[in-house]
Amino acid sequence: MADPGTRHPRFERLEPTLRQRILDAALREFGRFGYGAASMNRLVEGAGISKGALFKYFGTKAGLFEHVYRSTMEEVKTLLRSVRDQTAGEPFFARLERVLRAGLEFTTSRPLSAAIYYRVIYTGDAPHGNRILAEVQDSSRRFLRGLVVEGVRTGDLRADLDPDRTSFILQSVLDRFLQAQYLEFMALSSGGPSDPSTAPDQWISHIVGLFRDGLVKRP
Amino acid sequence: MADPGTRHPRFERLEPTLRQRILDAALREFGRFGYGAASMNRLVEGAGISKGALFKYFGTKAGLFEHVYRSTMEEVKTLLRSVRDQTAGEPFFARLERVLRAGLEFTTSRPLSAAIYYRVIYTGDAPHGNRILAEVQDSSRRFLRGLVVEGVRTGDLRADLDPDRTSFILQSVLDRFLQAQYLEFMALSSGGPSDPSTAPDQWISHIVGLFRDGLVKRP
Amino acid sequence: MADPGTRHPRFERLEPTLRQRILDAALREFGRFGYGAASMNRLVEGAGISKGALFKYFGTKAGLFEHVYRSTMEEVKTLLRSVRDQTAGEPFFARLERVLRAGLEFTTSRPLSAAIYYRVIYTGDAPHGNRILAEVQDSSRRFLRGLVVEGVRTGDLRADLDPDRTSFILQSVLDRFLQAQYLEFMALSSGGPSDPSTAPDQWISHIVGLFRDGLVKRP
Amino acid sequence: MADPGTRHPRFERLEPTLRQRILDAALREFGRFGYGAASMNRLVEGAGISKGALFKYFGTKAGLFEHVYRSTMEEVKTLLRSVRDQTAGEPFFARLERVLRAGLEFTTSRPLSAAIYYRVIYTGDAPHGNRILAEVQDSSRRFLRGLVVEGVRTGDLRADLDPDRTSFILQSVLDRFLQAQYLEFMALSSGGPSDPSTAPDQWISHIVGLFRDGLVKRP
DNA sequence: CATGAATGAGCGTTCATTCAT
DNA sequence: TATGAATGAACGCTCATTCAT
Repeated sequence: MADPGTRHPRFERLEPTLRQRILDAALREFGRFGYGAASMNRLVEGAGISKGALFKYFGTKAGLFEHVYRSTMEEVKTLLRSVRDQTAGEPFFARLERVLRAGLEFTTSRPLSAAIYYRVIYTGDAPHGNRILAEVQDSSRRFLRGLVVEGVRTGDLRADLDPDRTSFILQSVLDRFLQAQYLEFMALSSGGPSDPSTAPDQWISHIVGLFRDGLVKRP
Repeated sequence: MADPGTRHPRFERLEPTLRQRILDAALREFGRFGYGAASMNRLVEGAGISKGALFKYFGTKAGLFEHVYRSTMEEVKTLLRSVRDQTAGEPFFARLERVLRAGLEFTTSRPLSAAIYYRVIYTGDAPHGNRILAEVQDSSRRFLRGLVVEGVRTGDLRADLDPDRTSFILQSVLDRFLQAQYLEFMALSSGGPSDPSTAPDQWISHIVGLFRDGLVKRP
Repeated sequence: MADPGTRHPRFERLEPTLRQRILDAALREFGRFGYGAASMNRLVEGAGISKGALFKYFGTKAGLFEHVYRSTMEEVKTLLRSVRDQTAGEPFFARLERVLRAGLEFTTSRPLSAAIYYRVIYTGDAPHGNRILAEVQDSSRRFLRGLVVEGVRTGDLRADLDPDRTSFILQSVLDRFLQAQYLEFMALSSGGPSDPSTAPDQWISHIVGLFRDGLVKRP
Repeated sequence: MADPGTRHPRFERLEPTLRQRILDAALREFGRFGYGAASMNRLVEGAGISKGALFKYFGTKAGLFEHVYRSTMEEVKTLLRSVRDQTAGEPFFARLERVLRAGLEFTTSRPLSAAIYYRVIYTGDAPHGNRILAEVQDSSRRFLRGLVVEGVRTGDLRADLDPDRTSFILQSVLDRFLQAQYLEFMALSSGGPSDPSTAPDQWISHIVGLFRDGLVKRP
């Protein structure tokens, strides 16, 4: 769990405002174009620094990308950890709802980070794609798996659930729901009334309800 | 929804074998590298045609891409239509299982088409990203929505389900499950025992079961 | 003894005048700056072609350099071969004189080729430096060695000469003498009266005489 | 001939150990890569000083290079002077042999200096190439010329020798022989049994013998 | 004085696109 | 109609040099 900051001392030594400006520009560039099609030229122009400086800080395009995506992963992990700790002892479905709400707040308040996160999650468009992809996916999946195991233990959930498969399914919906939020922010969504970025709170209730009770009609 | 063929009359006039060779090369290039990082030079070399010809047929890189992804979408639509027709009258969960199986077969037999499809779905890495993205998403979602509405009508499903939200949730899991298959094909997956590309048939049963019954423990 | 031309078919297909213009520009650039410090930008400007074209022809800077130096080596080899054939049967020192004269004419008439040749000979400043260096050096050295062996056989030379060492020594002086000519052409020489570019004919006689009789005073 | 030290007073004022560290790093960089391809960034890192300091001392890359090659030339001159003084009164061929041996020892013990020296000698890969080239060449040539004149005076050598041309020829072989040593050190030589870096002592005898007696067979 | 962060021109190379043949 | 040679802007990256601290 290396602190991403310590690997680029020159960058760390900059003033926080400048540092943030650079990170935002990188986030925006990678978020908009993905890793391969992102342009370092465009990026430095957006950040208002010289090309030489950026390469001094991060060495290579891949180095910068790694830094950015690791920062984002740390953010996500920190968020999930705090949700887990704050909801310890609560029933499973309350916790699930909290996770959805926290994710929603993350995509809303840090849309550029969300963009990076979903790009990587869904395409592996990154240097060393598979390693990164697995790292990113595993992190939130393990978290959800933990919640499921705990839910089975406390009797909230059916005992015959496979935690691996269940967590995968939960993760699918969680990620897709949050992706819809960030697509809306990026002006990439259709934005119609059946889009999850419309009335997201009701969406959350519905999602939780569906997972609780299933689809089938009962007598 | 315009027939993709009619937009490029010069291309349509070619012999089918040559046409297919070009489409395959394009599929391979865009599937491997995504839209932004794909190279027309490499593509042309792989297809064994001249650069001039390709641009005559499709005008621009974006034009070619649009054609390719529309072809893929047509494939997907055709597949879904055939599943719908073949399962008409069957219970909802049987139909859902058939959809999953058909998708699985599609990603296995046409992995390059799947690559295009999932790239677009998840990243909008395409020219005019938002329009394309919406089109692609809407197609399979409308299909699932139709299944849900039918399921409610026949009494297989709870009457209080919101078809829009339910179809969104189903689509999330369906797409993510199939993406995992193609990631495995692209050697981008971790491939561990908790990966959906391991024993996919059992995954399908599990997914269907979970949607049917929900997560909650019942007395 | 591969024909250097056949490796770059696109280049070979150009009009001879354009081809020569490109080769001259490359010769000039590499001759003036060596391989490492030569600039492809400057080169294309000098040649009056686009950058893309040059890379289409030769693939890489190294590819262009290899072509240029191989052309030069072929020129040198052809020259030496023709001298050998035309002087077959003549006494050793007459042949040596002819070699010097032929070299002199080469550096005078094709100074850019000479520049490449001497750069490579003396510094190995080339891609795959040692391989190229050895190739270039060996070619003319083997030639001189052949002359020595023949001279010993015919009784023109002392029987106790080591052909390897003798040819090395002859080559040293030959190359240095010719280098002085090309340095003069490149305006790099001091040009004083003791410079071999002044009255080169008399220099040739002197060199031959010295090798014939040695330095020592005899009674 | 200006003392190279006095041109860079800031540098001269440093402690000798630091000064030497800087010179060694510069020697290493220029020796390995030549002037054009040498990197001040790499150099500074190797020397362990700041970039600003280096430019304060020497102004420009060219300035530093000039200083370094002048130091090397001074080394060479000092070496030759000491050989001349130590062998005063000895016969010409004994002195020539001593020169060869001293040169051999120089290239072996100070290969980086030798690299600088031979690069400049053979290619003019230096700023203000022609001036530097002439200076370097003239120095050792004048020395050999002095030996020849003395040899003629003492009757060791033929009276009809032209000292200019003779010294040029001797210098050609001397330089080329020593270059072969440094190429071997730089791993640029073929290293075969006919290479002068193999059994250099026997090569020296052979060279001296050849110059003494010439090539011609005598009755 | 000494530092090392900042600069932006320049590097070799590839790109999508055009157009004379 | 089909070709593939030509283009020059843009790519990721390194350079020698400057200058605020």
